[in-house]
This record gives sequence, structure tokens and C-alpha cells, in this order.
Amino acid sequence: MATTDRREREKTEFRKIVLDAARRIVLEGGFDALTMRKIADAIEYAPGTIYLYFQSRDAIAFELCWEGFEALLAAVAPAGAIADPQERLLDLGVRYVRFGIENPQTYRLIFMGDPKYATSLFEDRGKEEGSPGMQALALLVGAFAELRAQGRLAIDAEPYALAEMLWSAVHGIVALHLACGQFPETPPERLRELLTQTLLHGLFAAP
Amino acid sequence: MATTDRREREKTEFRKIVLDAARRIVLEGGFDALTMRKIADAIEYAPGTIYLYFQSRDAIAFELCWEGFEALLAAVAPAGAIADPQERLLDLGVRYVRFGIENPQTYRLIFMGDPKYATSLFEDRGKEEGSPGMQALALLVGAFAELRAQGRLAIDAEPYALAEMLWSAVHGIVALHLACGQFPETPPERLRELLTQTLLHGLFAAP
DNA sequence: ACCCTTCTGTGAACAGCGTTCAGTGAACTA
DNA sequence: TAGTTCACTGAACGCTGTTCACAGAAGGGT
Repeated sequence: MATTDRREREKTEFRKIVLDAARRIVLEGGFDALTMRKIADAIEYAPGTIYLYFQSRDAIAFELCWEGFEALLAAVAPAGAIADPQERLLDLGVRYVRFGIENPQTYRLIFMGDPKYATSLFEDRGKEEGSPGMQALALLVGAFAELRAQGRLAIDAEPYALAEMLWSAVHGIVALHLACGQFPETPPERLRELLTQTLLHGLFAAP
Repeated sequence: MATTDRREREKTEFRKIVLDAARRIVLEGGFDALTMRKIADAIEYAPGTIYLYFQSRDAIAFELCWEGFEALLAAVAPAGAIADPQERLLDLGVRYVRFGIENPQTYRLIFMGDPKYATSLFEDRGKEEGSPGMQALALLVGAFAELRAQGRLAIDAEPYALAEMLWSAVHGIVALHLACGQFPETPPERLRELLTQTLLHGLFAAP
């Protein structure tokens, strides 16, 4: 049945057009600016039509969120090529912060909007490679595990917990910057530098 | 003029009643649940009446936000009594994380909602004691300055930047927990412990 | 070429949102 | 008591997400 094939293609195409318009609206005016009627206007269809291809506004935001997280993953992935686990962790931090600062609306949508979006990224759906969130976390866990195996870790904690600690801390730098705008007067990049430097060598002078 | 005095009292009283209702709604259903009509229902007035006492829904959220930040300040303040700056910093962290976890809706409203709320907390309005945000930051800056004066800091960075770095990192622990719910599987308290431990002593074994 | 079915797209409608405002009635002043 | 002030109301406006009866084009069978 050739028509159903074509129809399938058109359906995918329509969804893509909707998501493109939605993405543009979010990037321009933030998540609150995302409106079904605005999307409909942009793609020159009636609002109701969108509901033939998406279950709800939330479903569209959901897809943008996953898409955004995949972009984040792609942005930090090159760090994985670095052999030395310590250098790798540093580069991951640099890339993570840079992505957050350069894509504020995307980062907000993922981590500072409705909790259900971020939650879904870390939910285990029994897939082979795990959820996107766990895939990202694995980069950190792996680096810490290598450091542990090489006897380079002074601290006695599981790599998993260390990875979550590092992610939280770096997230804080990005999130606080995006939340307050002006508060951390120190630039995020400098804060990240300070954080990693301190994490590495400790805050205090040897006694 | 006794009537205007009474009227002034009634006006303050009405504002308090509105804010009480608004706070209850936010604590129960989150910020999105805060609706002028819901407030009006709760206090048994017409929606329009609220606008005689508050400029907008935003203004109400604004006051809740300030109020919440003052509660956060009050929650961490006792740490200021600790003489040793290092111990003081640790206690500040404990109290900060505890407040965030125990008051998720309040913390969300302050730091994870509309950026303008958090921004206003750090804006300098030329007051003597500075903005509430800067007041809170001063606690951290002071502790780092003491450590520096006592020659106990190994790292060569301004106390101000170190304070912002620490706040960001601790914020990250709270914010990521509130944003993802389940993601950092490690409990926030444990992550904070790991963070401070690592910040203090460094991540790596001495070569 | 025709009819009949299938299905895409429409636009009006519903409930709820923040906000405004003419109008009402009670309270205060003189 | 008459006049004025003012708190309060409730309907309205324009916005939101979402639904649905209906129109009309496309597809399939003969």
C-alpha cells in the first residue's frame, strides 16, 4: 500500500514542522511563550490540527526536552575521547557549562521547568543502553571508576555517588546563573574553574 | 483621623489574609496552582477585590518569594554563631540543604521559577544592609575571608568568588534533586557531605 | 467515470486563566 | 439627614489548552 507509506512520511514531516516551529518559539520567548495557537499560526494550520499529530502541548514540550538533552549529550560527548580520566572530567565540565550558558532556554526546559520532563530523562525503560540521563551519567561514573582503579582517588566513596555530586555541583553553577541572571557576579566559567580546582586539590593548606 | 488608622490596619490585615491563602495554595499545589480565583475563593471575596490590595498575581508571588527567602535566611542564620569559619561553612551547608529539601515549593518559587523573582533578591536598592541575597552571601564571604586571614586557604582566589562557587554547588544539589525527583539517587545530604569533604581535602591522593 | 468510504483539517465552542471596570450599596463626613 | 467617598461586586475582555461536529478532499472498488 503505497499511499499509507506516503501518508506515514507526511505525518513525520508534519510533526517535524510543528517541532521546528515550537523550538523556534521556545528559543525566542522561553517556554511560557509556547502556545498551541502560536504554533498553529506559525505553521499556518488551525490549532485543532496539531492535536491530530500530538497528544497535547505537554507532549510537544516533552519532545523538545528530549531533543535538547540529546543536544547536551552531543555537546559533551567529544570529551569522551580524552584518555586521561581526570582531563576527561575537566573537559566534560567545560563543555557542560558552555552548553548551559549558550543554550539557556533549552537548559531551562530540561532542568528548570516541570520536574516531569527531567524525571523522564532518567527513568529506566528497560532499554539496552539505558535512559539518556543514565547514559550521560555513565560518562562521569566511568571516569571516576578509572581514577579509582588507578589508585588516584584519595576519597573513599563510590564512583556513582561522586559522579552525581559533580553533576549536581556543575548544574548548580549553570542553574543559578540562569535563575538569577546577575547574582553570581563571577562568570560561570570562572566558577567552574574554581570548583574543579578546589575539588582536585582541596580547599585548605596542608597542615 | 481614627478611621484612616483603622482602615490602614484593615488593609494590612487583608493583605495578610491574601498572602496566607496564597502561601497555602502554593505549598499544596505548587506555583502553577496559584490562581487569583482560587485565592478569591479561599478568602471569600470576588477576584477583583484582590486587585485593590495587590497590583497583580506577580506581586503576590513576589512577596511570597521574599518571605520565603527570609525564611531561608532565618534557617541558616544560627550557623553564624559558630566561631570557627570552617565549621561555620559546614553548618551553613547542612542548614541550606535541609531547608531546600524540607521546603521544596518555597525553594522552587525562589530559585527555579521566574528569574525575575530571584534576581530581585540580589538587586542592590542602595539600602544600608544590602539586599537579602547579598546579606546571605556575606555569611559565606565572611567565613572565607576569615579563613584567608588565618592563612588556612590553600587556593588563591577572592573570598567573594569562593562564596559564589560554594553557593552554586550547594544550590545544584538542592535544585537537581527538586528538578528530577529521582535522578540523583544519592540523597542530597550525602551529596552535600561528599561535596564539602572533597572541597576540603581534595579529590586526589597526594602524589 | 462513478459512488462510497475514509480521513484530514476546520472553526466554533468550553472551561479556566489574569485583569479591568461600570455600577452598587454601605460607611463615613459635614 | 444629605452628600460624598470608597470597598466591593460580577460581568466582561482577551488569552490559554483542548474537544468535537462538520466539511470536503482523497482513496478504493466497481
